[in-house]
Amino acid sequence: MASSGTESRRVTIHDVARSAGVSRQTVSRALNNKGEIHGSTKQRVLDAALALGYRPSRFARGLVRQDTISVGLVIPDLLNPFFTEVAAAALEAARAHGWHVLVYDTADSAEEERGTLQVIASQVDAVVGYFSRSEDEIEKLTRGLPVVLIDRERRSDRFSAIRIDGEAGVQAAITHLVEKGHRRIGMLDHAGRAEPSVRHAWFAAATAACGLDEGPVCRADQSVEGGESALETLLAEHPDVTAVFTFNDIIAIGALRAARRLGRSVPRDLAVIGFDGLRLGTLVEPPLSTVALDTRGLGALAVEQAARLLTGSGPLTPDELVVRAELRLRESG
Amino acid sequence: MASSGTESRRVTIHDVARSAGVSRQTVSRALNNKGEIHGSTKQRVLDAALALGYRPSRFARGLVRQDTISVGLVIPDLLNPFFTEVAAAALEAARAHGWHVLVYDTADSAEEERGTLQVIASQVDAVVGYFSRSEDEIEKLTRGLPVVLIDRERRSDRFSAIRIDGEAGVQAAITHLVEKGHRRIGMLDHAGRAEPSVRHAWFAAATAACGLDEGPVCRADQSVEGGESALETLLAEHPDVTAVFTFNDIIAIGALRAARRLGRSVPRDLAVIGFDGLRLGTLVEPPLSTVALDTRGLGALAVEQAARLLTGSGPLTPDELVVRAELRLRESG
DNA sequence: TTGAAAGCGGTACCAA
DNA sequence: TTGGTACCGCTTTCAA
Repeated sequence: MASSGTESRRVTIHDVARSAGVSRQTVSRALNNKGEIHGSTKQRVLDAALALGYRPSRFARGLVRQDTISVGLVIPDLLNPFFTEVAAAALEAARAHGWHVLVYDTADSAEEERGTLQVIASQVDAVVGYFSRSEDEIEKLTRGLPVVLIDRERRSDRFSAIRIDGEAGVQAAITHLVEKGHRRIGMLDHAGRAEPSVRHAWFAAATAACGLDEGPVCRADQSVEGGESALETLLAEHPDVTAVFTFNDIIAIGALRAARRLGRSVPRDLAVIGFDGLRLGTLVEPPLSTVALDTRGLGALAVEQAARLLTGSGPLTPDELVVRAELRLRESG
Repeated sequence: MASSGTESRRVTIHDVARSAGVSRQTVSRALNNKGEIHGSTKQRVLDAALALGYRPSRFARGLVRQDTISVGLVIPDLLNPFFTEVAAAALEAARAHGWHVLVYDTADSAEEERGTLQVIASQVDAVVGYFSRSEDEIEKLTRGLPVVLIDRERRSDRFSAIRIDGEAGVQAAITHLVEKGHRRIGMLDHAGRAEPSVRHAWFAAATAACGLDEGPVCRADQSVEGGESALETLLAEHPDVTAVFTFNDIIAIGALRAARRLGRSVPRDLAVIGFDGLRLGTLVEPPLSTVALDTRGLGALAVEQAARLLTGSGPLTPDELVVRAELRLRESG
């Protein structure tokens, strides 16, 4: 009996109209604060609506005045501070447009990503975010929705993609390390994909440009723990390494911790430079040097492109869809 | 000329139908993979839809099959790691229900909060989150929407509220400090509201229970910098303080930094215990002792209550809507 | 297998 | 100031 009593149908504008003894449009007027309605009538309608617990259907309303825009923001892991920053920036940019943002955390899982992509198409006007699946699949699942990919190499021009250009920043980082006297520089790359990351390519190019031998590379999970164990492995196999560049700041922070545990003083015995420019990097000891990205700019750019795609006003070109990274020296390297 | 060419009206199911030479319901069938349709017809429709760039209106669709549920998650500052954790937990819980989540960051501003509340009602089926405005105002703006308030004392029973009970945890923290020999324990409260926080009340009760004099209190902004300057002020005015309890972990981390700068070794010269139990606390040096909250449980509980409110299946009672905090000793105190 | 018609719950435009 | 009517874009029911 407990759950059967609440078997109530939705309260519609019609119910309110009947209850107040007026027509539907009068109810509409009362609720939307239009003029052209008698004060007492309005009050009566409002009372009826309240008594009935009436709430207008967002679908019906959206159908007739198609003004609200919603975008889907897809993030692999909201707890990763980098994505948190991007998400916050995107939220802010969307708010400036008056848009609503539906956030989906795919938990770094291709399966969740698929599920998200599947349901998202019917809920939003555009999609922005990080994806691991192929463009073909994304295309199939989003069916013509404007999509803005972040930090991905564009294989076709079906989608917009925000490219992260860290080449110069990484070069500056390596040059800096070399000037400090480092000759054996390793890298902690991320372990997500099969191939080495683009950041690794920048690293390799930079060391080569400095005339160094190719440094040793170790794969790390994208977590503090991942960074810790990766650094341990790297140093165990290559004790001569005096500096490391990491795929991102999270991994770098792990490296910092591992270094301390191993009794290596940073930056004296080991220099560490990360990538991303997280605020978090200023809180650790020593503060983390990093190749910093403008995460706010990134989020804003992604939303801006979505806006242009949506309005059909000349979208940004690939040349403009770039966020550059620059070396930010603190104390770790 | 550039922008005028794209003045296109929305492509509707009707356009597709005409283009494919079929009726609208046939288009619907083709797109929704219903049976009862000839293979070739289906293909023709699909082709036409693709060519026209057709995408079904989510409003029209939602109107007829009212199955998707969306909740609004309102957060004061997504970049504050505590709220990030709560948001991530809520997202996860919502996903388990198959719900969509619209996230709003009110930037700690009562004005933004008002704006959010205003637009949110027409977009979601329920609201969950942090609010600073009075229940009257929230009520007025949400008009009957189910609302779950987090970390707020309930003044009426118009809303559900998740209460955070840190009394025992704080008592344990203070007891621990006293056992360590501390006699003069200060607090860094937050500076947001006019009155002292509930956490301060717990602190005061705990020190009193331990037979201590009332410790000095200093207000701090909810940021690392806020914690830094607050600790400096506190120690300048009360140099005899040997331990501090803080409103939250962020402030505590600021205190840690300030202590280092002041040459006070933690925990030897100054013990610090925070509140929240952020993961971040494990990354700082020394790792932060804290009165920890189960943030995942918090997010899940909030969403669970929203679900019950929505389905009308017996909502959780105030007694059940509580998240308790417990002392988690690491190294800072 | 296909199409016609009737809504879903609102709002806008008109006439009363 | 009010109500009638049409219609937003889609899906469902029922008949052809």
